[in-house]
Amino acid sequence: MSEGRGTQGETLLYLTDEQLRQGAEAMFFAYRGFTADPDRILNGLSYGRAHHRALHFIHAAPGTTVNNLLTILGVTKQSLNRVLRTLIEDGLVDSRVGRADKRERHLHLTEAGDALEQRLSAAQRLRMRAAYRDAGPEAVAGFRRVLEAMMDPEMRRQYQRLREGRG
Amino acid sequence: MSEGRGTQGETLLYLTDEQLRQGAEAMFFAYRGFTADPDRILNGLSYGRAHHRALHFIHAAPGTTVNNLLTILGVTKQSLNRVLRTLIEDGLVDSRVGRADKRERHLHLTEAGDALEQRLSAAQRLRMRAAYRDAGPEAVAGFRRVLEAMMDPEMRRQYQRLREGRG
DNA sequence: CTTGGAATGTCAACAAGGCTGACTTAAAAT
DNA sequence: ATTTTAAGTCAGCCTTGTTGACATTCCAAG
Repeated sequence: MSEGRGTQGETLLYLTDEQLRQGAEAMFFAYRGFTADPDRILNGLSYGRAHHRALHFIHAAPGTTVNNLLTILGVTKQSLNRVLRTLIEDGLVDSRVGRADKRERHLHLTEAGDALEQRLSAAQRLRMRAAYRDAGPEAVAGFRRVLEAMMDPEMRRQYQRLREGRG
Repeated sequence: MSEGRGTQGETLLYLTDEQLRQGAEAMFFAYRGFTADPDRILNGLSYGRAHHRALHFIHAAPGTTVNNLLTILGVTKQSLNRVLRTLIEDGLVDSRVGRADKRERHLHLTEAGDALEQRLSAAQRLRMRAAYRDAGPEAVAGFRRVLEAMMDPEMRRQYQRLREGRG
């Protein structure tokens, strides 16, 4: 380690290619941990990560339309439909025809769907809570700030819209 | 919102289920951004994200064995082999029989492989650098701390081993 | 020297979850 | 009345993950 103590060397050290590569690796390894616990639960049932994501965002935005969910998840309607269909057939999600616009379907979790969503997110939160506790509030604030800055602008809007809907 | 100003209410606010759910969403949206730029490049070529990951870690740990790469990537040898084979056939990766142990294959990037790796990681770093700059050094430190805490212990060891190999 | 185990590679089959393209239905908007 | 939009469906394809079975090569231990 022979970094200069000069004005720029100090402030921009965190922007070197090496640091950025390490950040990328951290994202990769951390995301694996992030999904590991719910994945284990889903393995037993006949569901996958895509089902978890659908359940999560229907929980986060109850009554959301299919189109809205599509843009949040960033997949095609065919891809989402395959997942959604099984969730509806299995009685985890309720699809209600819109009152104002009858073309739309509004999605809600059933009691069973809510139960599974709780189970999955509880497993995920357990790890995140431990990580947050280990790192401390300051680190968590930074974590959130960097993640938000890393999103595509459109996704950042979606993310903020979801936050607003809850407080 | 009626959080108490008391000792616990203040310090543990960042550990509420709502905060953790938002953190999960931030991870989801940010990871999409994180992979978006290299994915766009790979789309043109006949490669996928798995090829990028292989190139990245062979770059990070030149001469690594197939087995080592397997545990880093966390996939089966069959899955990795399919990716690795095309990279070797296309002359991006060089597979050398081990000198000490001739069963092992040591993996290196060729000049062409290094060029593609550079191109992919440059695209990824561009976004990360912007995010790091926007968020600032303090936030980046927190970001890294939370990500590391979120990894599975075995992955954290892999991650730290890679860091040590560089400084 | 033979044999067991480890590292690698390969073949086959399968599943999840993305994708495109084409097409239908119903309802809203023009 | 026509066009556009939301949703759903069918068919087919790709990537990337999985198991299981099996061959090869080679080190190491008996």
